[in-house]
Amino acid sequence: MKESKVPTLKSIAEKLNISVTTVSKALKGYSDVSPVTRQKVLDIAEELNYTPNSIAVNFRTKQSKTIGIIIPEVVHHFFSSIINGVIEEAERQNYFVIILQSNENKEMEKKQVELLISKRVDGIIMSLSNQSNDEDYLKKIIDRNIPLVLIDKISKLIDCSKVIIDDKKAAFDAVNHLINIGCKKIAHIRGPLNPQNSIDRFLGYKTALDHHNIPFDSSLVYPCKRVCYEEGYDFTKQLMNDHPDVDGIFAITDLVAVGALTYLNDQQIKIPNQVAVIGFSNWFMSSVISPKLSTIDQPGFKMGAQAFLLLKEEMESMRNAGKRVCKTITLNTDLIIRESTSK
Amino acid sequence: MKESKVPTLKSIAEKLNISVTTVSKALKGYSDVSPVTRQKVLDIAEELNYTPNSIAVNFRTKQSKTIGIIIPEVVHHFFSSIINGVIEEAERQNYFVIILQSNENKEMEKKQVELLISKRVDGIIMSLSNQSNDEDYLKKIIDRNIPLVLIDKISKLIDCSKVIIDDKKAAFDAVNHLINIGCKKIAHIRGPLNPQNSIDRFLGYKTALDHHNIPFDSSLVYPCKRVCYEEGYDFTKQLMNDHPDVDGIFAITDLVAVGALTYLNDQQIKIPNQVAVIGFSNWFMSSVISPKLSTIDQPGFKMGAQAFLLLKEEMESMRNAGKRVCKTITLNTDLIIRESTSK
DNA sequence: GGTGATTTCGAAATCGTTTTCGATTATGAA
DNA sequence: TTCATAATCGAAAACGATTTCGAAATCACC
Repeated sequence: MKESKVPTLKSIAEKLNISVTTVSKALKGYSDVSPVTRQKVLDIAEELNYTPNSIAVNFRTKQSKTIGIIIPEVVHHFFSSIINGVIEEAERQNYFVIILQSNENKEMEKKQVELLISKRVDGIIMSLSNQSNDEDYLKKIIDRNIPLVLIDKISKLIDCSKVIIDDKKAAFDAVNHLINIGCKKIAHIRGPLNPQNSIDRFLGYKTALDHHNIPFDSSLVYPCKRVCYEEGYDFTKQLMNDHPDVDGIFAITDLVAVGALTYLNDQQIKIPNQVAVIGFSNWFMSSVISPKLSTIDQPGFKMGAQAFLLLKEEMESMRNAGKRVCKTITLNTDLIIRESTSK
Repeated sequence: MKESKVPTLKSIAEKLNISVTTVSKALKGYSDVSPVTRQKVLDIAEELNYTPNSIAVNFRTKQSKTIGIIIPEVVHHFFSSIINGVIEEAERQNYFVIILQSNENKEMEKKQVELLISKRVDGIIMSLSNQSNDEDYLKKIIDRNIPLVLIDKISKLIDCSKVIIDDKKAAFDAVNHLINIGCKKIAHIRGPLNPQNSIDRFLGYKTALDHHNIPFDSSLVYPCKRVCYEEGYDFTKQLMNDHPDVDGIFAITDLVAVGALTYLNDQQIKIPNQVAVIGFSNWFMSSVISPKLSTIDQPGFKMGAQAFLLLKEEMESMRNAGKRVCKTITLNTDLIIRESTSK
């Protein structure tokens, strides 16, 4: 094995018989080093293929230049889109991103938070699990003065910056669209009772009904626990038994909507003529399923990018002013009309 | 703003009027510190909520305890499954994972490699872009003695550890299955010409034909460039024009197969009776599409987990023996039979 | 040539932890 | 008591880069 040592400032300094200080200054463009010396340093650095030891720089500057993001799961169209946005923007700003998963589990989420804290990341982006709300480990992030941005799955009880969509309005748009194409009896396969966006989408559903003077019927609302394909299928089955005259379904997310579509297809129930279906989130899947699924486009990538920018603002504010920004950014959603609601 | 300093070894030492050395030793369980002192140290550490500054530890031990993974894209069922496997196993072993994307672009991939090298990660896992083969930046990783594991999209020309599936055998199984259910004229919508697994799957296709004495017809092979849904749709259209009597399609990946299914559905072509279709990879989507898609299950999660374990072996071998392991692990695939090939 | 200003450089401290090695004290045996 | 041994602790160096501060050398100007 070769003794090819990794080059350091010292190696360069020794080769030129000058001090480490001067080498450092030359490389960083300080004004108190002569052009001649600077050039010699640059040449040797180039020759040795020198790159600063970023672990040492991190140590010295007390910044890890790394942020952490905790999400429920990676293998998920929306969350992976968020990750994509975060790491693209982070890379542009010279930050690395550590990804951790909570698996929708509160204990796991707590563990991940503590891991990130102990590893001294510069900031944290989180999308909460369905179980969590104002947990003490979230407050710990605040107490420790660690920059924090919540994204999409937020808690109203935690005082920090947030990147969200207007779930209530988006849900309103979806249900309003169903009503506009003639649906009279619309069911809602909703999410769990705890998460904020599940609540807001339910409220949007209700508001749209109100707006068109359609009486709200709680027996038309089915709450998912795991928010999965199977629940979409099973609840639709149950729904069609309970209310054979239902003519519209608004599902909390595309995955559930696809489950609904599958049941309706299996039963030869005409979509959208007998039952129209609209989902939420605009997963890739929804544009290749048959019939193609109408949905609400939720800009995951953009949300991720925004979240990083906001986190950076938080990090700078904390460093300079010692206090948080606590800004909430609300991004627009779009109603995507496809076959499942095109009568 | 409070002056709540982050506790260090020094804070503890000062509080107890002992040396930093002893505190460090007490916390690390050295034998040359008395039980009494140790307990006092542990108590104070507990009280101050001390956690070691891992940036300092990294600096001291010259290990970042962080690995990097470069993949073509995050928003992708298979690759996100790999990531999931890597980070789960890495977390168990106390490592962090940095994720970077090449976007199937060679220049980007090069940039990402250099970024990871300059940031001094302890090891790198890579799934190559379609453009890359034995690029010089890959050799640079080898030259710099950085542990490397290639996963799934590998290059035979780079000498390092690898985690793969037997693409040729898996493709053979898929096509063999088509033949067994009675297909006589089977088309292959293949991947680009460069990537190894695209080549191997093509070879598996050819071998299966040979094995059943079906003559190979190169006009039945359509090469994708971007390996996307649209190509699956368009090539199937072209295929059905060129060869109306084709009765089986083997697609390089589920995404392409779903494009094929959609075209066939649009044209009211019966699946699988007129044309049977099989994909590759077992994306979630393929089990909810109609008809449900037969495919080859590619164990992304397991591959990711294995890749990390192998990388760890590489890291230890490099540290201790100064040389690479260069082991190749081949994981099993499963033939998943669903509606699209159930005559 | 003398004075002050400017240019150019380097010594040294610092960040927090780990580890080596030596010093000191206590203990035990003779 | 004496000497050897064991038990316990701490000083100091090291990791690599950055930055402050002061020293030295050069220059400009009268």
